[in-house]
Amino acid sequence: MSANASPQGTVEASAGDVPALGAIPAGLVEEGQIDILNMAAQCFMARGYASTSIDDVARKLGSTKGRIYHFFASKADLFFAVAEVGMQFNYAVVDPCLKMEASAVKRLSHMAFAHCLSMIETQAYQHSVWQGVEIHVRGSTTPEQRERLNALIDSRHRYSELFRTVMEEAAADGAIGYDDLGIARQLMFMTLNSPIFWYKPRPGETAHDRRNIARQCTNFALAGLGIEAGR
Amino acid sequence: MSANASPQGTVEASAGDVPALGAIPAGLVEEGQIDILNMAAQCFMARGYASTSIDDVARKLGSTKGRIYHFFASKADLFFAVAEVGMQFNYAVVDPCLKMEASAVKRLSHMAFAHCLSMIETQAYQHSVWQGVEIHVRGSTTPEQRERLNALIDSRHRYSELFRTVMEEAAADGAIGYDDLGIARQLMFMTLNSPIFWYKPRPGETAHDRRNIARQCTNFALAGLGIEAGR
DNA sequence: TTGACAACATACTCGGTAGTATGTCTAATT
DNA sequence: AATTAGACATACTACCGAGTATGTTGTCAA
Repeated sequence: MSANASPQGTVEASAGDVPALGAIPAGLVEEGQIDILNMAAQCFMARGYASTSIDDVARKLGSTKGRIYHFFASKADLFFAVAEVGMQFNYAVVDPCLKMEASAVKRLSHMAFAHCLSMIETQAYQHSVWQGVEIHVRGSTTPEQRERLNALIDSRHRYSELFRTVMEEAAADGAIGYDDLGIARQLMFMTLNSPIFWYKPRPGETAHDRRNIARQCTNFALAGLGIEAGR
Repeated sequence: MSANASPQGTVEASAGDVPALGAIPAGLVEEGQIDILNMAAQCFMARGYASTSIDDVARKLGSTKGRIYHFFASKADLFFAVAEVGMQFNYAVVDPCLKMEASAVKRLSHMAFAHCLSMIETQAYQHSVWQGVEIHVRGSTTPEQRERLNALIDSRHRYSELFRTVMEEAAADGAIGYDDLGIARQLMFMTLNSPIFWYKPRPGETAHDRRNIARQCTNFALAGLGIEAGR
């Protein structure tokens, strides 16, 4: 709503330069909401949407429900805010790869890597996105919030389409080979998304370590699509 | 408990010969429980464990809570029963592959295919297994049921170890190549498990169609591990 | 200095759901 | 024929958690 000018402006991330936790794209959320979103994402990841109570989130914040309901109309509202921010992260890192001047395979590789790294660096948010798409949010009987859910799924779908386009280009170049495009894309995404579930930050971990993990996932996915260990 | 003799005895499935829904391994469950388990699995998959009420399951059964609580002590008890049956399915189809007289890669291929097909054919059960391992079942504050959860996770872990052994053999043969074994196994499993989430039976679908899907997943996973389209 | 409003905290309501207690009906047993 | 027990249905309780209503405190403008 308010044209709030943030210090870092629009996130200008090149592939791999992922926004850190807490650096949420400008203009999307008010200042006081960031902590809430972070903690909510953590809780949703740890226990799932349904079994996370607002009081749980409040406890993690060291405050009470009042603070949360001051900013968010409902539990579902809070959840969708988290998920939408998660999708913003993804678009922010993948978009630059789309505009690269390079072959389709090369662009696809960069997109895959950027996406995967985003899964790692914004894990909690992405876990919420997943839950949202997996529709465990059923029970949002409110028509207004079903609209919100559809919007999220749609956002996710359009995002997925970005990859489809490039995959088809790459296939036309003869660079990759698959049987069924739909299945191939599902498998690629599952591979790239998988850190959402099994990634756990190690004590002395560096950004380089995370990039290494993302690289392995990307290589696996591309190999699955029939590409040599490209880079 | 009771040594109940079932018509088909122990499930003797060769790779790909997956038990159909409703054909639950003998001796595990009483007759009257099968429908309950099937419907519970359906509900847990559709809405998730937490947001599925016992009344939901009962409604799907066309009966009431009484029937469910007659057989299962609690909601968590019902859930674990579903998940454990799911794991039984997996062990039943993968075990024969382990004992095959063939190279490690070949055995791995068969295991992967059998596992993936099991994900498809017993999807609802596997979805519950997933949720159990993903610990959305937190809230099982009962110590007795935390024991049950640990047992499930342990079962899943031992199952995963079956694959690790063969993967290491295959790597020793120089047949596959990966960077980090742990990550490679995670990626392979995610690929093979993925039908749990996106598979949806088509109207006129045949067993052959399902095997075809499983084959694509398996090929993707094996290619990801650095194997040519084996089999 | 005094409204006024944002940013919370506190205290309450109310519906949904897990679990229980009890009733009913049928089939097998003796 | 009477008894028992399994397989449910019905009716109820107790609690938890989402949402609300209202109070409190600090800050800033006029």
